[in-house]
Amino acid sequence: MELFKPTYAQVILPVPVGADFSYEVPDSLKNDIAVGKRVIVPFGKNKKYSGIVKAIHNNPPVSVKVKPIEEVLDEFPIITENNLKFWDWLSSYYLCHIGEVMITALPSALKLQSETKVIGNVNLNDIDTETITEKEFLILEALELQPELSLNEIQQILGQKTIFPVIHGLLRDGYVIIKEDVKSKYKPKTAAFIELNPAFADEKSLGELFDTLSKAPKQLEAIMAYYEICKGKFKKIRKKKLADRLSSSSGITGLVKKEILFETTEEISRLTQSSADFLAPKSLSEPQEIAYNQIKENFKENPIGLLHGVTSSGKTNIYTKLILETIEAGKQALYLLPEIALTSQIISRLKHFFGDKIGVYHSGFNDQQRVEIWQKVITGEFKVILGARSALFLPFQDLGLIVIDEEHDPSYKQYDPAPRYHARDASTYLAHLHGAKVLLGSATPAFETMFNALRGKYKLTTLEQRYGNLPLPSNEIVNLLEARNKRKITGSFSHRLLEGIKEKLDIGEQVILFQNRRGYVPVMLCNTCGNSLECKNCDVTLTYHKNFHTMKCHLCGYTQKPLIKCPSCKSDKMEMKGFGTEKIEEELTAIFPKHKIGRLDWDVTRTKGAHSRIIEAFEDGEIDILVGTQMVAKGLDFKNVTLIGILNADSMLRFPDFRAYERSYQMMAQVSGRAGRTKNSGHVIIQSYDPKNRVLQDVMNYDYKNLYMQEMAERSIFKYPPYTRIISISIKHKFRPTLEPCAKLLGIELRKHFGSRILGPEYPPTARVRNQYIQNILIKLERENINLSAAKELIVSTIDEVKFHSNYKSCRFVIDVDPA
DNA sequence: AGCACGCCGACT
DNA sequence: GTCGGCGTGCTC
Repeated sequence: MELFKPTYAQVILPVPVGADFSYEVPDSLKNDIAVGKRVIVPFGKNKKYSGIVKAIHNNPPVSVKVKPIEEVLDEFPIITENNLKFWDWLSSYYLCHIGEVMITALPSALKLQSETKVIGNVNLNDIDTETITEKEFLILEALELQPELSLNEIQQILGQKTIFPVIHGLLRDGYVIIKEDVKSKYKPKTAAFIELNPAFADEKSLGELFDTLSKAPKQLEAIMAYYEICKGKFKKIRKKKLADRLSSSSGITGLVKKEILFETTEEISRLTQSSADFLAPKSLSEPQEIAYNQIKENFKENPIGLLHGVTSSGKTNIYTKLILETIEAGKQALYLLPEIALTSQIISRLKHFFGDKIGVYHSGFNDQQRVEIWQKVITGEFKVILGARSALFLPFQDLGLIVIDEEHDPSYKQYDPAPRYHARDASTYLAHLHGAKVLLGSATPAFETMFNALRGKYKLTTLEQRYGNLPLPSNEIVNLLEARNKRKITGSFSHRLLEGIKEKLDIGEQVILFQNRRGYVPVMLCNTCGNSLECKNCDVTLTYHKNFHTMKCHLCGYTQKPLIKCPSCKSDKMEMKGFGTEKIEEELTAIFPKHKIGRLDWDVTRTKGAHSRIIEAFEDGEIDILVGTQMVAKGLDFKNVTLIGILNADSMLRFPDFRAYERSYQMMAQVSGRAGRTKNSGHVIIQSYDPKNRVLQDVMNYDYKNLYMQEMAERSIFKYPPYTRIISISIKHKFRPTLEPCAKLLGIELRKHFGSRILGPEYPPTARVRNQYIQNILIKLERENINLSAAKELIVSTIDEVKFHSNYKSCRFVIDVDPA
């Protein structure tokens, strides 16, 4: 049979326009070209891109003039058919161009383009000139003179057009790297450790050592302190711990110089887990076994399962077993985690299990590493991939299982560059392509997931028992109204909470206080006329920040000086109402003057490194009470924390915004779960103004799902489908500049109508972004002399008439209500 | 997205 | 006279 000789190819280019582009396949390349390989093609006036061949065929394209493909880059396809199908689906589901998907999906070393800059990565003298070609040498030589070269410049240096093979050779050998902004989000946390030289590690030589050090009092002091901390067992300890006991650290330095102590720098994890959790058992506990069997049973009926298990119930054990089973069946498995949870701890733990069969993939890796992983996935060498959301794009050969841990985490959703995909949702399609199973796991599932589970779209498995019978944290709710009447209140704290704090501090344990308001005071109210100070741009009250002595809008950032007189009635009885983290911190400092109070919120973590500095200080016990906003609940576990206070709890749940309500709910459940995670005892004190608020009670009892759903039903959420979705939006051409903002505005309008949320790829995630969009649209509409209500009318009237087209240019509006 | 083309006002 | 602002249209 004669080989198929295609004349034309559909090529995907990393550009945010159009769909794919047709190119002619010259005779010389007809044998090499194949779907999934990269090709070099001319695009535009004088640009070249490397694109991916999506299809090859013999049908001459109509009404476009085609240019020829210049080169085929790969010997073998670098992406699979399933990858391409997945890209296609993403671009249609999340309404973006397939080129944008390509940009997100491929590591940049795989998408060379003419603007790409190449940077030298080696000293010319270090290279064995025998092993490289003359052309490679020419480039490296040029890089000695000039820090970076563009691909065009390389073409000139070599005097030839086909330069990619040469660059590839250099990239492979690591002689050059492709320029990109390398920002490592995962700076491993390191610390200096001190250990005694084993040569001195017996009593006798230690005694001799003490004698010889008698003339060096600082050093003697240091070694004595070390001895004390170790209590006779000569182990590795944190240098900081040792230095804290000494008046100066010069003694340590001296001992290290004499090689009596060894100093090492080691990576330590931010996620300090209990040792019981760390030693993943080979066999599952009974409740885990039951859950595991149920999940397997459920998979027979439905490929998507939800594991709803309380904190510390050992969900990871179940994942591990399922993954093991998957790779034993010869398939690949993907384990997704939110970026923040991808710490060296979990990585090393899983590496321990899967050895060199596991690859880790996240945005913190440099390009070379990513390409390496890419290749090991396509060859099937990696059986398990542990990764953040971008790992969905890896070229899996035969995927058997996708695990999505902490399924509720908002970082699974990509917001800014398109495709604005949600890894949880996209994974179900990816799994469908491979015939794989999906397991979502969370202690506090997202509302939509819970909804899907209860309506049977996902199969639900619950795991209510903590591993090793670790008790759930006890909790109590303090009725502030009552406490106030009985005068059992100091500042913002009930006496019960203060007692609890004092108790813990006295035995050297730590406390976290969760107050979901930053600033000093969230509202300034006139006592005479009831007028509150609001932002002139937004519809929110201004928060008073004491350290800057300004009133600040938390939406748009507008600031003004605090007013002494009410702007409307000129009365001077302006009152501050409520409290934020700043005030809590201040009050605590007054109540516990001998203890160190730390604060963790957006305001104090703005400067670089402040976040980790505070966390470290808390970990090391330098801070006794940590006051914070949502940040304190994110991915952190502190061993010594045995009390968590949730302040102002009922107000957290009284949000008009549904999303915010859900988030608060999750926050509280997560924070309280944390209290009992590592120690055998943990306690939560909740301060609430609303004594009859049973929602609070039930959150703390982890009856999350029922109440949650009931609550939603009461709020008429179910009158409208929760999956109402804006799939595609664009507006007639003359409104082009307002396209995106109009879409957002429409989303907001619809939201008002439905009284529930409009989910969707294009829906701006935060109030801040939303506000920005509205600002933009108003400015633009004004400029174009269109009044707002007319614009809304236009938008809404267009909804009906336009249908979804694959050609986005002619597509105007589609609102899809509950696609399932 | 990039980039070219083209139309205007502000400078040597 | 030309430099550079950005509005508009195009890329197989």
